[in-house]
Amino acid sequence: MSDSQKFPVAAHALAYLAHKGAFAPEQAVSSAALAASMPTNPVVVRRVTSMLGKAGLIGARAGANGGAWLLKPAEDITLDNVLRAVNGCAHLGVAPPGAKGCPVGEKIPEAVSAAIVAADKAVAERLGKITVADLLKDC
Amino acid sequence: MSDSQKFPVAAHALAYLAHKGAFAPEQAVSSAALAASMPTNPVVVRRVTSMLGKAGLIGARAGANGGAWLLKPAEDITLDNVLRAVNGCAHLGVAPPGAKGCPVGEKIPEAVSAAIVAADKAVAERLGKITVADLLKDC
DNA sequence: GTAATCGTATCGGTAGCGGTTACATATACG
DNA sequence: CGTATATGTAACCGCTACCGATACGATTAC
Repeated sequence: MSDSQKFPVAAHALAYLAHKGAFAPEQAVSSAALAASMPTNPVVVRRVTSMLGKAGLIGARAGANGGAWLLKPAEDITLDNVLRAVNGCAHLGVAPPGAKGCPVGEKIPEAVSAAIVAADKAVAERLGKITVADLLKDC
Repeated sequence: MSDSQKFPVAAHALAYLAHKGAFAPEQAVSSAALAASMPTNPVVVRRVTSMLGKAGLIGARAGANGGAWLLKPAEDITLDNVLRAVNGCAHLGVAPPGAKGCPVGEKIPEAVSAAIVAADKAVAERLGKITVADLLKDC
């Protein structure tokens, strides 16, 4: 796995949808409009919104006046959900397997893995306290 | 930036040094021995131990019977120090700059950045509660 | 002096990402 | 019905970073 801008793009897109009041198909915002607000490419936005759609966070419709809209109030979308939706995590690496036959060499990787899992969990818990609505507070 | 195995390699190496009782030049462990315990390449290990050395966590000496040793008790080395030493972080991405002229498009990136910083901080705090000694507990 | 070891440079192969173009599908509107 | 608009996805390119390996000078023990 590699670094990615998916999470910030996703968070920005959701906040933008909330700001535009896009809560139904009639108020859908196009990927071109979302992309212009980053700014980035519309396809990059659609790659992310597609994942957010599969996670049940947004709806989308093709065709004229189509685009994406939020399926839940902004206060009900926490950023840990967003992170999971775009396959993100703390990306601290994967513990090496450890040498065979060495009891210590086999135990250490488990402990290192546990530490990485703990870090991932800490991220999820922290982001769970931030909602999309919070991103718009100072506007 | 990209994903990296530096953090798990560093944590494993430090735990292995602690287990081997390497606390002085006389008990130095070679990069070849550390690499064999992962397993990985000695050069990969030296790239990491070099960073740990610059961070003041370990000492190293060239020459016959050379290698690396811990400069502090294992209980005093927390994993957030290790993560910082190898240039790691939560790697959630960088907030896009936002569109010019749009007051909201300019505020959202700040909020997204703040969320990413909060997540990084959560990782550091969680890893700050885990020491190298903890990695050896069940051995 | 010899052997061992570190630190670093360099190269090759791999992988993922962002940006772009392209295209089939779907939808609104006249 | 036909046209314009927009999504979703695939394909391709250039870029970056990583890991592994080889190599080499510098350092150190014996």
